[in-house]
Amino acid sequence: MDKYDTLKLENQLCFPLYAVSKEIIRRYKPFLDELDLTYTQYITMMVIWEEKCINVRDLGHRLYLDSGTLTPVLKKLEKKGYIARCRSTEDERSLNIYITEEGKALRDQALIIPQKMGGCISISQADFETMYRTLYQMLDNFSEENEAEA
Amino acid sequence: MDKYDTLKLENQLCFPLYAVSKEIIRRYKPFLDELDLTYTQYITMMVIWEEKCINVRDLGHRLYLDSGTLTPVLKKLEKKGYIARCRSTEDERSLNIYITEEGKALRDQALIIPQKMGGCISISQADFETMYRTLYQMLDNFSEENEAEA
DNA sequence: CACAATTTACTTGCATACAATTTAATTTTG
DNA sequence: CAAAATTAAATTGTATGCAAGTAAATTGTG
Repeated sequence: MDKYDTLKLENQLCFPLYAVSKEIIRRYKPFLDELDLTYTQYITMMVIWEEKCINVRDLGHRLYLDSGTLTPVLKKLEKKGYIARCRSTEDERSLNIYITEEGKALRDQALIIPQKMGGCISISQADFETMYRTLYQMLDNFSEENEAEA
Repeated sequence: MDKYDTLKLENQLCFPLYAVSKEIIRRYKPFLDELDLTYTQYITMMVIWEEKCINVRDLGHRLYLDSGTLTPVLKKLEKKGYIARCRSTEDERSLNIYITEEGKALRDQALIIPQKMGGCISISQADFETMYRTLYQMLDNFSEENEAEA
């Protein structure tokens, strides 16, 4: 028992979270490359595919990203033709994101991604579900904290 | 049941991993700021505190980071006086990292970090242990895959 | 209504991450 | 042993992320 035990990498929870998350994203890359998407662009499209129309603020809340990160990502997705960016008529501060026809077509091509990734994460269904629950529990707590401080 | 269900953000495991990892790192920031360390510099120091002497390659394996990321981080830590960077005499390709006296002193100051972070992650001991086990299981599988392809 | 406070997205600056390439040193092979 | 292959770290280029600050629009208040 060492006074420095709490400073050992192996006693942290954050480090394996950080490492696993990066390793999984790295395994997405070859599949995402075929669609010319980055991981951030991919999860951004996931929300836009579901929502039809969403503004930058709400998108940021869903993705835990701020406008400093999203603005350049959204401009790239617009350039590729998958989304349209239009100021809201009711509130000019707000920027609405819409899916385009090309964006809808991309969704069908993207179906292959989760399919191919399936084999990459060797984890049992039970472990998946347990971890999923704990992770979202943590995210919910973080969201509450963020609400509280605002 | 929708044909696009597999493309929903809420059905991914990677996304909450990625989001939780970032949120925790964000909560480290105010405490790390007091030591003028970033999260990457912090976990790098964690390994160096434990090892006394380690080369960039082994450090990279421990942290799941490559030299492209580590080289600038190590140069900054050297500039701050916490580490020394010396080419190995046995193998000039290899760069050895040593802790300095200032680096050792920093370790004592850093003891406050895990202490303060304790309250930030609201998760039961049981959930912690379960998640920890699953995460390292996944990391082990990734390491094996990386060995195999090499 | 006028002004202050707030909100939204954008911009800027800094620090990662990682793939791909380069350079130098070492090991393997014919 | 000499050339080829391999290895280690550094460099280059691209894409995040986030904090802090800015500008424009909207809301709240006296």
